[in-house]
Amino acid sequence: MLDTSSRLLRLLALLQSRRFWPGGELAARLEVTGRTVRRDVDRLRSLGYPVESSSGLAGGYQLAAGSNLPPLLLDDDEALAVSLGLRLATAGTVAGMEDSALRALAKLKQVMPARLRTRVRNLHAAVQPLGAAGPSVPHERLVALAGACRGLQRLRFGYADQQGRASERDVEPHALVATGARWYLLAWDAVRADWRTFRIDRIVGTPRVGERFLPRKVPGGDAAAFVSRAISVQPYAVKARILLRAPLARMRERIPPSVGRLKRIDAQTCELEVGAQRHEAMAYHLAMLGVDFSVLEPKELVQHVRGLALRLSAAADLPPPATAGRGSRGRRARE
DNA sequence: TCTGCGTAAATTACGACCAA
DNA sequence: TTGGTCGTAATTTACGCAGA
Repeated sequence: MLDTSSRLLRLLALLQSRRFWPGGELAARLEVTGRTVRRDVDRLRSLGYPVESSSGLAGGYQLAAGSNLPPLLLDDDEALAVSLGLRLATAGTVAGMEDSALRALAKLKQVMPARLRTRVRNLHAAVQPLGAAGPSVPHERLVALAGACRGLQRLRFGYADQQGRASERDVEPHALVATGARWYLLAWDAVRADWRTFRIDRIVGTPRVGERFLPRKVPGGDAAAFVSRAISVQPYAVKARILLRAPLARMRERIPPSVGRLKRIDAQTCELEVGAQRHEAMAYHLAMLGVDFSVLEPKELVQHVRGLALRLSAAADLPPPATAGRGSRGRRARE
């Protein structure tokens, strides 16, 4: 069994890791009785930690917001993750966070153990952000959405879809997913009774937090995979399945999750599920992949790929234009 | 049949007390 | 310091009943 001090720190870490804990669950995690948990909660309160409790069927404990941020307890992996996240935030992916991220990163490095400093240094050397590729998102909005996801609290907000049509949404937020260029919110839409993926930069105004909800299981169990599919295939008029004659790892380097979903078939082939607005555009992009492929569906795409192949073949057989002057010939010779 | 109200049961936190 | 027991308080849920 842990000694009292260690158990208090462990209890504090548990309360920080999740918003709400039933007393019995805390007792099981700490391997003590509920009575001891209550004593430890009292100790935390006497030390100034605002631990709130509630009775009844849904009773339990939660760490409330105090006047100051309490000491956070991070294990090695969590400290690395925070460090990397702050490093990326300094690149301006989230609007208005650059200076704050730099200050926080400096504080974190100051208290970091030596063994972690080396790992962080290596990690930062390997990750060189180029800056925000997509629209920036106000960090206050990200913090509010993440808090609602963690606290299992409903959200209401205005939303503008791809065509700019405005609507009012009432959702049960599940997870935030970043694709590198954009942030997305995966949530259960209470009005439409279905899962929806929202681009966070399209949320209008400040989301309003509502009552708590019981968590649902994401289809497939993986929020990131669900969002990947939602943004890479579903929004497009043309959806296709392509058999790529190349190893999955090689294709993953070329096709990010926000572009298409890849699935391993065997060591030398994989399947791509992808979307586009027009068949012509998809045929062009498939040709640019630089690997052999077969269109599994739809049939219309097969016709467009065949047409593109004929045009490229004909172009290769055409004689070069006769209008090239001496100057251009000279430049070509030097190249 | 639906809605609102009152009541009982179940569940959980809390405090006091005692023993190891 | 910890675990166990007991009584109390608070809250939610289930159920029955009356009225529209």
